[in-house]
Amino acid sequence: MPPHRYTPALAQRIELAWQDRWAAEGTFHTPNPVGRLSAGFERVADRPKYFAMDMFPYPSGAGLHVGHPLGYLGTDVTSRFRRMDGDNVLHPMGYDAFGLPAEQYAVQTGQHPRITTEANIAAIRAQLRRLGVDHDDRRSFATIDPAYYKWTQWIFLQIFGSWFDADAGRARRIEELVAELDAGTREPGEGTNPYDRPWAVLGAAERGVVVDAHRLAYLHEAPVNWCPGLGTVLSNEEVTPDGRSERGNFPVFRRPLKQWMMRITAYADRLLDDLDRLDWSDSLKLMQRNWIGRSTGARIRFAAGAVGRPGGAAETIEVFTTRPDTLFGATYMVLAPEHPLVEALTADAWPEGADPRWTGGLATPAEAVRAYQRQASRRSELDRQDAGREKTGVWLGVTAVNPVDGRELPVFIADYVLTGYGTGAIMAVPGEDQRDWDFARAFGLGIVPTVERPAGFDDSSGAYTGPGRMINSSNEEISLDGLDKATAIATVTDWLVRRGAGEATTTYKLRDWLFSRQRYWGEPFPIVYDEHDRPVAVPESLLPVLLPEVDDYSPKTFSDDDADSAPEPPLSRATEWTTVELDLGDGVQKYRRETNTMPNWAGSCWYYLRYLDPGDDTQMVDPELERYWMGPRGEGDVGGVDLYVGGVEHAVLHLLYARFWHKVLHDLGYVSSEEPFRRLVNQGYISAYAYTDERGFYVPAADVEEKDGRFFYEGEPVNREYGKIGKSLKNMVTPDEMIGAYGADTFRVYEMSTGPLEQSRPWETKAVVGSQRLLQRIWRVVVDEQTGAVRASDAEPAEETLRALHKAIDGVRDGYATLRFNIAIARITELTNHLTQVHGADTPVSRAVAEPLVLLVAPLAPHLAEELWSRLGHDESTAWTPFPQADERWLVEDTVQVAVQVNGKVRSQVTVPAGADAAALEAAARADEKIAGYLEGATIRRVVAVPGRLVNFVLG
RNA sequence: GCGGGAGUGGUGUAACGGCAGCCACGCCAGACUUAGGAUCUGGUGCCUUCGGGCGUGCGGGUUCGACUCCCGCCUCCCGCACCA
Repeated sequence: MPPHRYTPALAQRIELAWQDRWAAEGTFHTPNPVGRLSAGFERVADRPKYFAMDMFPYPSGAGLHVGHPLGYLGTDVTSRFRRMDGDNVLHPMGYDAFGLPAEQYAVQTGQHPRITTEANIAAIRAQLRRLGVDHDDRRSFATIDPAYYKWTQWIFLQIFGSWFDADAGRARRIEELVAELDAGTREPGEGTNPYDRPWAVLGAAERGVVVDAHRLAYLHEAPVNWCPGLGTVLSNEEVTPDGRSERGNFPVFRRPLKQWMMRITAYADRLLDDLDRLDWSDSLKLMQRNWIGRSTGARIRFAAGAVGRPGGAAETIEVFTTRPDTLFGATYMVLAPEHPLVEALTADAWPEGADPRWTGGLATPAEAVRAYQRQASRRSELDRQDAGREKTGVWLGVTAVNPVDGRELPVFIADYVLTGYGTGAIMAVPGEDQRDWDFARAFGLGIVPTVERPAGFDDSSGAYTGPGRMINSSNEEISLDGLDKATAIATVTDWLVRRGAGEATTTYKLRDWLFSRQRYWGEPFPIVYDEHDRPVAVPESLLPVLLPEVDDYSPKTFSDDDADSAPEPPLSRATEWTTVELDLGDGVQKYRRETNTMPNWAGSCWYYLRYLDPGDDTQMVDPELERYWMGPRGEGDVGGVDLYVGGVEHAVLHLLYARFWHKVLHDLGYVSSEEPFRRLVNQGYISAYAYTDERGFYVPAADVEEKDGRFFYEGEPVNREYGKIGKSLKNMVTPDEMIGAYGADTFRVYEMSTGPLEQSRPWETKAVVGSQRLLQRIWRVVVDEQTGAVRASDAEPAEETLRALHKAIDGVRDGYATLRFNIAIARITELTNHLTQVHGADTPVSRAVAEPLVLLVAPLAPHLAEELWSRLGHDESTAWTPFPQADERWLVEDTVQVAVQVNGKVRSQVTVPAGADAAALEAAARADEKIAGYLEGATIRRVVAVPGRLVNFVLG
């Protein structure tokens, strides 16, 4: 072994030394334009800014595997490249540390969550440092730091202290609402005034209730997702489609509870519309669009209940439909089983001769309704799916009246109508809706077609949902017959408005965000309750409201399926803390603290802003810093982080919540940007093979041998499966192991070489050696393996070598710029292989080529590059050395080889001058012996000659 | 069911509508070695009668020319899923 070979041991020595030096010299300290972190800004003042960021890690106890750093390395390579290429780059890293897993881990280990969490953070920080990432460590923080969550609480107070002005389409301060209400220029918004009297005559306490109902953060008693197994309520986004908790997979039940909500629905339109202005993948935008779920249609009111219910008062059923044009085809109505009108509408007795299918076989409507409601509430979401699309329901014993033709429509409850969407009630049009058709079929209800069917359509086979002219749709006042869908919708909606029976409207699938959790390990709310139990903001001067120490921070959990249990926040046990005496302007009073805590999404909603100066204890973020790092880049630009990399699993959780908070902060004037993340990239996942033996047990993947496409462990055949990496799958490979075996640079190059950043890929330890060989060859270009001396010569490089160099520069730049690091590595490899081949052991590579090569590889293998750069005699870090520019002169060849095709098949190659025109190309091609053979005696129908590309003879 | 994405050598992948398979792993051969799981060099899509033929999931289309664009299928992955 030559004494100065680039071995793993040498790589590690080099890496540790450079990591120390970077830390000591503050190489990656990014200067702000103003404030405490502005030292050295003159150096970068004329540079454009570039803010690159990862979704910060959650410091769980499980440790990192080789899949975790992929995204971090992607932003690292990018930030290093952009810095070398002349940007002022901000690349920070922090830790998202409140939340369920940390709390559960702490409960398991019997340690306070702060202790385990901080230990985990230290471990991850050390691992990241060992990978050589260029984070500015002065800007790091964790969401559990009081100096951080002080501002999380402060933002909550801003949200609590504002309301959404629907006319202006933005949030405004609550004081402005009160002023307008007092001035009489505004009345309370819809659904905010329970008193049936105008604002002017309301008492102080009543006014308080009305104001609170406007707030963007508000207390609300409503059915929420209660998870007894976790002992906490959850947001819609945290519940899986089959009705279980995303964390822990426990059953979740709908239960009315009074909880904090955030009025994210007020922002539905902006969250939806502004997606068009973001540089995100289409699939991710689509996920958000689907989650917000905007649909336009009409609300229509049906009088109901008087018929078949002697002496009963009429009620009004309001439905939402996207197809008001089909109103004439409504033949019955359905309420969700939990609809508030169900009780009032239920008839005392079945009318004479009631269809037994409609009554559930029970003696009275009340019995049937109660039985069906019980059945519906018992059934979890999963059961509902298992039951397939078979429609069930019972009749209430009453009818409603179709406003358009006076026809009586029987009113049912059925679980295919959901409480949470639209108004929780529908008009059923079996002719044009498949679900209604299914129900009508099962219950023997009529079908009235209102859209003209194509010839041969069979109404007994299903609903018709295609296009067509309206039919069967007229009364004395209007006729939709013959109209197309859009015109019919406009016509009937207009008529409904004039009759006061409905109006055009928009609904969303998005629900308000359930914001409280019955957990210890989270941000306390900066809220206290007064003697009337009204929530009051804790004054800014008293922030942060510190999370108190308690003896028992474990949540009160229940048996998984104990749906009737009630949440009990751990903080309620901190009895000394829960009551507090404060002077909030009217003398010292006793207050009761809010004992819920915030969900773990709170801290990640705004952390990108805190990176700009985490040490600022006077404000959330300096507006000038926000403008510099996040501000719009011109008219119409949304601003935001320039590159945000993270997993796709946050498509509708973190990314929606953060956008919402950002828009509120924008409306209130705290940030100039309209969106937090201008460009978002979802990195792929790294998967691995796992192997099971005959009994189905996992065997160590590292010891499995392949023979002729089959796999063996200790001589016995095993099965291969492909998927996650994990300890229990016995296929865990850690970055530490790889760094120990090859060094961080090799690990970095390997991870980046296996595909574009967005691409998922398998891990293959045996392929890592290829990246090591590349780095060894680059090392040999600069360093003599026998003597350790620098080999580079001062000779002029050969023309051919210059062409190879500049072609590589061009390709490497493209690869870095487009996050296709595999391309950059392929071009670097080509250049290196070229140099290795042209220059044997005795002819050193020219410095004019070796130096750019070192700089090309610097973003990928920064330690190696620093070492070689320094040995080449440079004092400055590669990080602050300009990235090589390709010289056009060396990108164009003097002569080019072009393919010559005959009838589209390549038959020969000719070499022509680079500038040769079509005629010259054709002449050269005809002169070629092989081609001449093909052309002889043939009729040439056409000749296509593309300069620099090819010639194609089309023979007839 | 609806929506989105993807199908290229044994493997990961690459190709402004213009020579399919760059680069790497693996494999084969060789060099240097006491040795090789180190390093270096060469070869490696398939078939072949060595002329060539066939090849980018399948079938059509547009084009002088299609991995690339269009239409219809198939398969896989992801998201949503009784959303009125």
